[in-house]
Amino acid sequence: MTGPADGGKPTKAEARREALRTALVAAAERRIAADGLGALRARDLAADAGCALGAIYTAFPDLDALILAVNLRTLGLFEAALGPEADGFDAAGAADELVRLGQAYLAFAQGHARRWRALFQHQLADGRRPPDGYVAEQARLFRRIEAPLQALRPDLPALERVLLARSLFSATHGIVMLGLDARLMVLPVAVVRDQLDLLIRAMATGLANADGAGAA
Amino acid sequence: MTGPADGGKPTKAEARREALRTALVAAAERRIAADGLGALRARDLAADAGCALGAIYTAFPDLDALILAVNLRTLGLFEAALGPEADGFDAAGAADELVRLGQAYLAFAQGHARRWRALFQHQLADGRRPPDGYVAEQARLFRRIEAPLQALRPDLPALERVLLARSLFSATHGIVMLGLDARLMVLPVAVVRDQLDLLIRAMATGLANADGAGAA
DNA sequence: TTCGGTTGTGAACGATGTTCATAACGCGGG
DNA sequence: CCCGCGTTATGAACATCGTTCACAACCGAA
Repeated sequence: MTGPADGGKPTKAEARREALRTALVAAAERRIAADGLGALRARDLAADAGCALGAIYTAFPDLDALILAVNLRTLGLFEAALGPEADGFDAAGAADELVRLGQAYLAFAQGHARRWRALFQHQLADGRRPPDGYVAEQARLFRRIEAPLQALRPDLPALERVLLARSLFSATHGIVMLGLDARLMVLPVAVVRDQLDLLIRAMATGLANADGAGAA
Repeated sequence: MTGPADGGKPTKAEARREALRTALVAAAERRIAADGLGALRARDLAADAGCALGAIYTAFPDLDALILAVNLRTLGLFEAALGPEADGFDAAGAADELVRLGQAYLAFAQGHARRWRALFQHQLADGRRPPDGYVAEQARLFRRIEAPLQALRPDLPALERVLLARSLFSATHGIVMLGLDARLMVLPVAVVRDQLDLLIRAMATGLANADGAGAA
């Protein structure tokens, strides 16, 4: 298969493939941003990227891998939109930071609606697990939540803090996703923003008040 | 198109079509429960229901309509799983009821994983809006949340209570959905159950504490 | 029984992701 | 400069979808 060292390929061919990869990813991003993930067609991509239909499969094993590459870039875009990681919160500032993160998530979801939707619309084939960079990016994003959470509840063990960060993200994600979902009534963004603010603050105060009180 | 009154069709043909509809819905339910929405094939359905391929389109305009029929039944199944609607909560009982509803949602999602996933995996074509029974069922389910919410915060205007009920559902949905999602790490159900309990209670106490305090 | 309209049938159609025989290419040695 | 061969790109062909439609079977009334 691949040469043991780097063999006879003087990176000339590999450079071409890499260029084709980025061209295809760029084309796929444009298509998804314009018409959504469901409108992605192999033949359109080939035309946009100026390559033959079969050439796609010299750059990616299948379209799923190409979509994963686009989604990875979307995750990176979101991380960049979050700005540099802040630090050192008091309990009140921690709640504010959680709200800020949630609002940033909403803003990103609304500003890049189709790309963001593609993140969850895309189902990876049955046994496959997401590529490494994917879960690494997820972990990086979850850590953004863990920081204010630690300020809010310094008593929590690390494992529970990790789980709670993920659940806070999940709750936020649910509010954003279903708030913008056409299956339910689509809510005005200002309404979703207020709901997010209200519920994230409620969770923050509720969590702070649960400090030790609920322990058996 | 359709006769002005009911014309010459003595419900004989319509009865056949209705029987075919239920047979197709049953077949689709079995397929979805067994292999997931993505494995649904028109030809398989025709074989399972014992009809010709084209006959599907005499009973439903397209497969989307058939899937919507299955999803509507799934929503009904969930409502039945919730049991009769309770009533009359004090503030403490209201939080318990919210937790109970959330846990019921988790249990249903886990017990009917593929059917439940089909509810959200299915994307309705661009301009189409869900059929009437669909939104009616949604409203019925959201009312289950509004009841304890009114006990928790009697001061809230009706509109805000409706919005908050929807957001509470959305947050719960997010925790359940991402807790069972293969894109992230799949969490043990017991963990999701604990997270749900923790965060729903946090939201309940947080909302109760926000009573009038945050008003400008 | 015979005839008119209605309904079921499944081959055919267009679209789609993926593959593969073939052609074009690039490069090192004569 | 040119030839020969391994490598790579090409797009027609393939398998598989949802959906349609010309046609045949059917059914009830005359």
